[in-house]
Amino acid sequence: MKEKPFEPLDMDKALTENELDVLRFWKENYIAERSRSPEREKKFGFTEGPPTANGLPHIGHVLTRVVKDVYLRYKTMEGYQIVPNIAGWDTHGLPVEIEVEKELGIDSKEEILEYGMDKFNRMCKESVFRYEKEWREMSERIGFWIDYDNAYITMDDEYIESVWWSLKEIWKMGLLEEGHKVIPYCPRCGTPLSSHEVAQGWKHARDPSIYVRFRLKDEDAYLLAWTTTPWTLISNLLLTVGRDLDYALVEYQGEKYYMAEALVSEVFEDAEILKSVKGEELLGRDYEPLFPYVSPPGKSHYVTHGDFVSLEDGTGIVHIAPAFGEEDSMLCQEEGVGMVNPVDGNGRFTQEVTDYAGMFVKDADGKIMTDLHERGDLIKRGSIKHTYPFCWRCDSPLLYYALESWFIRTSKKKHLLIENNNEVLWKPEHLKHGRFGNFLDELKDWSLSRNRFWGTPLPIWICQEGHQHCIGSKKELEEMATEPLPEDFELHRPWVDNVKIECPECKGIMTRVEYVIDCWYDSGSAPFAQFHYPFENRERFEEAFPIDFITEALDQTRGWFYSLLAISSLVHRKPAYMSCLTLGLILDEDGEKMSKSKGNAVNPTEAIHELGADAIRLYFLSLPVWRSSRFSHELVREKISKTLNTLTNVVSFFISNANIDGFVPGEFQADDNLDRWLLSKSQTLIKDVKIHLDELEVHRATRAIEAFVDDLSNWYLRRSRRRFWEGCQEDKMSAYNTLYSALRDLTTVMAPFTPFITERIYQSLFRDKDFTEESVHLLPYPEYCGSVVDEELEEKMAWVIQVAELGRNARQKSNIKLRQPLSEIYVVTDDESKQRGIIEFAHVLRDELNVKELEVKMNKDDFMKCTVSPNFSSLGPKFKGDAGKVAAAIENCDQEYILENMDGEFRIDGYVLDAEDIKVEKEFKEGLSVSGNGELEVFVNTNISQELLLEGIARDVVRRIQTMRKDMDLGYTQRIHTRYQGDQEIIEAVEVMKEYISRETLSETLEEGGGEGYEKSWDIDGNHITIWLEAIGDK
RNA sequence: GGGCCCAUGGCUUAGGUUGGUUAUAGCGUCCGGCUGAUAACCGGGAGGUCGAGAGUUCAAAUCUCUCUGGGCCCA
Repeated sequence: MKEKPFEPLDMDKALTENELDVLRFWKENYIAERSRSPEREKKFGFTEGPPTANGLPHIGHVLTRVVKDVYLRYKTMEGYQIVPNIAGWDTHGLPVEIEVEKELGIDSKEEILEYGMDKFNRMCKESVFRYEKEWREMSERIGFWIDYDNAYITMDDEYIESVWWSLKEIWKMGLLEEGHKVIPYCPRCGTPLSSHEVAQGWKHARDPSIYVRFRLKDEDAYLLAWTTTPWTLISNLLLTVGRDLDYALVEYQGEKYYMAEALVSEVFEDAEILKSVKGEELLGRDYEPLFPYVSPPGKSHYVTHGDFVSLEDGTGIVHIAPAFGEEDSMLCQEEGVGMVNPVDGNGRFTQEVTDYAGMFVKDADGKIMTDLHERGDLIKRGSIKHTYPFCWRCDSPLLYYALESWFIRTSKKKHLLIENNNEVLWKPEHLKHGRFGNFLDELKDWSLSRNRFWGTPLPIWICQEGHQHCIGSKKELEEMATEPLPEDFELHRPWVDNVKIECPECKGIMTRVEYVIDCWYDSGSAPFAQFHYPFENRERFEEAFPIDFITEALDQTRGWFYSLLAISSLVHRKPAYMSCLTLGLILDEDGEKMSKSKGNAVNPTEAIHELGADAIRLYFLSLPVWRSSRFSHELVREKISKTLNTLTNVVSFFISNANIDGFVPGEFQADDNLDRWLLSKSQTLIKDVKIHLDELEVHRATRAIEAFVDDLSNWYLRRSRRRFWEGCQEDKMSAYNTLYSALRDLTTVMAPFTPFITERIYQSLFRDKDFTEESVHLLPYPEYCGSVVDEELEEKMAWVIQVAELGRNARQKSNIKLRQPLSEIYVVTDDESKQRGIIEFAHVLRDELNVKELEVKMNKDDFMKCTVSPNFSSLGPKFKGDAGKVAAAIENCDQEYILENMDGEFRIDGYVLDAEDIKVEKEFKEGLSVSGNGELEVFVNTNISQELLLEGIARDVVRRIQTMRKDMDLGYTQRIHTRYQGDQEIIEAVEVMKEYISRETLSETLEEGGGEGYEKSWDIDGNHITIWLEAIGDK
């Protein structure tokens, strides 16, 4: 009946080395590929949020990949086909251009044009995959199974074509149009930024805070205004006040100033208030321009009303420059004041601003302030710390700028986005209506165009008449082009720029607008563009859309999560994804954000190399993933010893014993309650893990697994150990089969979480035995089998475990080591079901607590004794001078007599007494040690008889011999000769317990007297013994 | 200025949606134990104003409000 033995786990090999073996095995046998084929009925839509491969992955990316992988593996095992199950790369955009600029040692658009746009873009294309190898290696090493060979790439012509298609759809709806708007603009990159790009770059900054005066034309007085952007004063056209606010005319150092009354003390230390006026009275009054350089045609430089004027800071008088603020621009439009913008695309003053021409505006602040000061117009100067937006890539301070830009009019479809968002399951939930929902409520138009080179070209052509046409496919472009496309044509600049098309309306020549688009639009198009939809794969797209599940880090809330929803809402009128699991940031071990500059960034490759993928996975998965979490090697190591090592030990225990016994798994009937308990727990585990995973509560699933491993090892196995090498054949087989079955369920349930160690266990234990599949990852996820579950049993066992804990505690209190057998243990509870459970498992508890008997009691009266003593506070008043004598009588009296008679009046030595005169105290009887937890109480009889003492010593001897066997490296079944010499008490114990000791230690002979072989001396509780062991057949 | 999140022993944390006995566990520490799973393991002790204050309630770590500190997002 002996079959192929189980292959032992190589315990000497490091976890990480084993993982490399597993990786090799997967690769050689195409396990990943096979797990995703063939075609299956049930589809699970998933899209990879594309990372950029021109930067190295960091530890946060490891988290993302781990969480994605758990779900993909889980769903695959559940019988779903992941569609499309491919990776993706985000390849366009400013970051790429900046990398290349750095390489070329240039940093302006002019220099790029000089270098050649075609050459520049070719370089971008090459640079995009600079770190692809590192990304793939990291992903592969952590066990992320996704198809990298067929990844979607946002710069591919087919991908771009799909993006174009969607843009045309939006254009046809009239939602893609050109406009002027004050938008955040990066002067270094020479491009406007979208709101979600700006969102990435808010920082604390220090800016000037200055008070500047403007001379009124009709009065010998000044208006005092406040600004943090001195350079915008050049373009000042208006001053605004609040119509209903209170202003004061103050005199300070011989000059008169108007400003908000409430703020006077903030600006001037000692100013005399001459009079108070309402803002109303200042309206319409003209003032002298501060600088002579720019002036629009028509009216300007007068006081007007602004709703936004507040008294929170400044002077209550706000300076207005139309080109540099959204409110400014709108106000000027309302007032009919013309636009002036003396700043060029690089953020430098133009020639007309003679004194500052060519200066970068922020750099000009200093000179402007100095000049104003010299003229006496700068009244006060300081600095202010506030948050200000910076370019998320190049870190330049952004300018607010009135610019021509192409917009997607998302604000017009706001309701649609909100409606679609309502259908999404967000985890954590608060994002839905909190951070993300708020963003949608205040939705702005999507500023789509970028004045850059490396990106998806905006497919809009314009003719001289101003007609527009949007191209939606490569074919359409070919058909409308005035000349055939060249052979090396691709959908990038400058190739696309060179194509002219004929205007459908006026037959004129149309030229493309020179913009590329925001690369967030690229990635937001992934749901359809990854399929080259609608040109190909229509069915594939439809079965995967809306996407069932996406998961990325919190920073994508207004990035990818937004662009996906915006595009799908406009183009498909549906949400792009049905559930969205948002992951927290990974912080260093001190809870600080990791950054390269701080040098606290964890290198993921090193971490995986050192700790192993499974340990890192388990660590990440056991935390609420949406919370920001700390990462350190120490924290991960806990997972290794706590769960992974424990599991390995259990498996290794199983294998070594199963091989000795030639165990062959088979049908079995679990009669033993401990076995039935473990089998029930296994099923409960399967149920819980599935529930938690489906609820996107990964950490709860992980913790259920960890708890199970602990139960399995520290309760089931500890309590069942002996059954594996003694006992009747039937019981032994029940234990083997139970453990085998539990390990099988655990291994498969755990496979998505820790794919490496489970694979290793599967190969040793189950492959070609219970299953024919080559890998655990090709198995179906275990089905929950409710009929095996016995909730009552699980509950009973929970009490039994409690009793065991209390029992150990009680023993410890009396300082009696566990190896010393004791006579009795009593469990007190008045709960009948608890009683039944404990009686059922009495044998387990007797063994665990090393006691001969276990009894269950309704109450603890049996363990209490009452002591009676005189109650002086009652005796005193009653007997006065005799009180002392009465007390003595009580103390000398038989206690039993008093206890029996104290219900009513009774006599002692002629004194009449009642209950009041006696103090009754209860205490535990001697020779007991007790421990309780409110629900259960456990009493241990601590009296040790001579017989028990000898048995205890015998167990000590056995333990010493076992240690020596181990020292000698003897096999489990190796038989030995044992001799011993020592103190009288030990010798006696060994003689009495000879049979027991021989059996436990496989000693063929056990005799007193010196011997040969391995010799060791021991001290057992102060008694000395020397032992010699000799392996039989060794000579 | 507005929004969202977070704060629990020395450290890392569970629980919080549904208020209810003595607040969960691990690490560290001290003590003890176990061992044919063994460079592991088990148990116990000490260690907590559950950030502060107020409120609701018979009862608050949990609900409400205010404040403090931290993080993220927005203007």
